[in-house]
Amino acid sequence: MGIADRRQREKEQRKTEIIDAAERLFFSRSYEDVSMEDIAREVELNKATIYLYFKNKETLFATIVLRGIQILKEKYTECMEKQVPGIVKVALMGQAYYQYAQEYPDYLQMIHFYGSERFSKENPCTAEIGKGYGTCRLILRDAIQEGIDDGTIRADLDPFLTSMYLMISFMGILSMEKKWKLVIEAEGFSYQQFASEFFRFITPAISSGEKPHKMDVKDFASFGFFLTEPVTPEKKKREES
Amino acid sequence: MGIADRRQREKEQRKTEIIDAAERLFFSRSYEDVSMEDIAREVELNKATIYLYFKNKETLFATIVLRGIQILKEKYTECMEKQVPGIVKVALMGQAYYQYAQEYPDYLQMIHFYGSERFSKENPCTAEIGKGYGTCRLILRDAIQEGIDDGTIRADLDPFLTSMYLMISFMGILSMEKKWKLVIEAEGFSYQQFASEFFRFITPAISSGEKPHKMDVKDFASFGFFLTEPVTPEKKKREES
DNA sequence: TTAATATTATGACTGTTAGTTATATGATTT
DNA sequence: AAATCATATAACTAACAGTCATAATATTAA
Repeated sequence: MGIADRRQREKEQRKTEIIDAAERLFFSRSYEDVSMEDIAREVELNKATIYLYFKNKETLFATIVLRGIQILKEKYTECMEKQVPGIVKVALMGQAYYQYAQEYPDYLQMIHFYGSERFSKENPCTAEIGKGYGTCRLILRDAIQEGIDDGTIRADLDPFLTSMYLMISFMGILSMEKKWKLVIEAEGFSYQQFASEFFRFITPAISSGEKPHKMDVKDFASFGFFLTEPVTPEKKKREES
Repeated sequence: MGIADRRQREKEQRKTEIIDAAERLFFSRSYEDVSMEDIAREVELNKATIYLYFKNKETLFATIVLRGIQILKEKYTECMEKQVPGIVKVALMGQAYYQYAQEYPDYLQMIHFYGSERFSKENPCTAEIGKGYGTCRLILRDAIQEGIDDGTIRADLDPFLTSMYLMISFMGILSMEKKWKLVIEAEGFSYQQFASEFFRFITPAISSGEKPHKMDVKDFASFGFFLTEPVTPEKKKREES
């Protein structure tokens, strides 16, 4: 079956070429501003050929979104493998979200775009994307459960609900730089401050109040957490005037 | 100027008729699934006539979004006028967001859709929508400042940053029923539980730890806050099995 | 009353794009 | 060398946002 094998490989390769070309374009322009013709031109194929490899534009877009989700999943898994208290894992996952947004802003933008309507729920890719995202949330939930067990996280929280609250907040706050940057900087804060202050804000909602295990953002630093900057002088200065 | 006046009124009325027709359609179908032809048919005018009243489809959509924002602004203003501690105002605003999402799910969906990309930043409506949303956030910020001043809210929080964190969280958590309902119910929770548990989760992040003023979600109830349900038996039951 | 003018409405049009189809090209098998 | 199969393409359709020349209607001026 050497020949069939080779053909299969070639087919996969063609598919990857198309995805790569589409990715380049979707990274630089919006969904509506990239036509199938554009993608065909970029990969040097006829438009109709693309339809041999992808059912439609949506599916092609979703395939790229899936790539992005995969990377996020790996980042979360890494956090989970660390030998640190539960609450630190949670903080590191939040930080991972932030880092992901810095490293892969284009994937993130596509993920958000995909999440917000207009994409058919029937598309099998949609289910897979939902599953990928769900996996990330499950990892976070497990970290929360660990934190409850080791006493670093409030015992009166439900791990599922809390994982939802945090995922949604992380998503909105740590990864929408493009959307909020101007407002934030108009108030004299950098985006990184905006992100790090969020952890100082949210920690009491998660942290167990019990003395023996109670942890603060500053305690996370020794485990690789670096989003701990205090409010800068610039802001303070602005307030005084 | 009686005649010019009447004509002006008639023009406004036509415009409103068009908006109403478009609203009916956008409430029942997605942006892409409503064509200008559809709207024209609904309002019994020619498509070209609509373009005499609205620059393009985007502007017409944005005009409806603005209606929705206006209502939200009124709800927030009402909360601000109550004579209650700052932290309770904040909780009531969160609850207002939840109620708004229940009462006007269609407006909310359109607001979200408008917020997520693809709409030109140059459109004057976009600026106005941003301003309307900004006003809501400023109201929340003032409530936070009041809470800091009256000792019910953590003094180490910046009112601007905190208002951003809360607005974004409210938005994501209290108003995306459509998006999360299935996941939540699959875990045995109702959407209302999901919302009310969020307040129990987030309160320690806001509430001042100081004894004299420290408040709990249960303390909010006497001020008209009703999102205080505990986790239901159904969930507990599920966990036992 | 009627002619000139301004406003509002429309049918027919253009340009663009997602997706389809009938046909062609080229490799693989018989 | 013929038959078969997979891959590629040019030409097409259908739908839709937005435009424009023209028509209908109301207002003003003579």
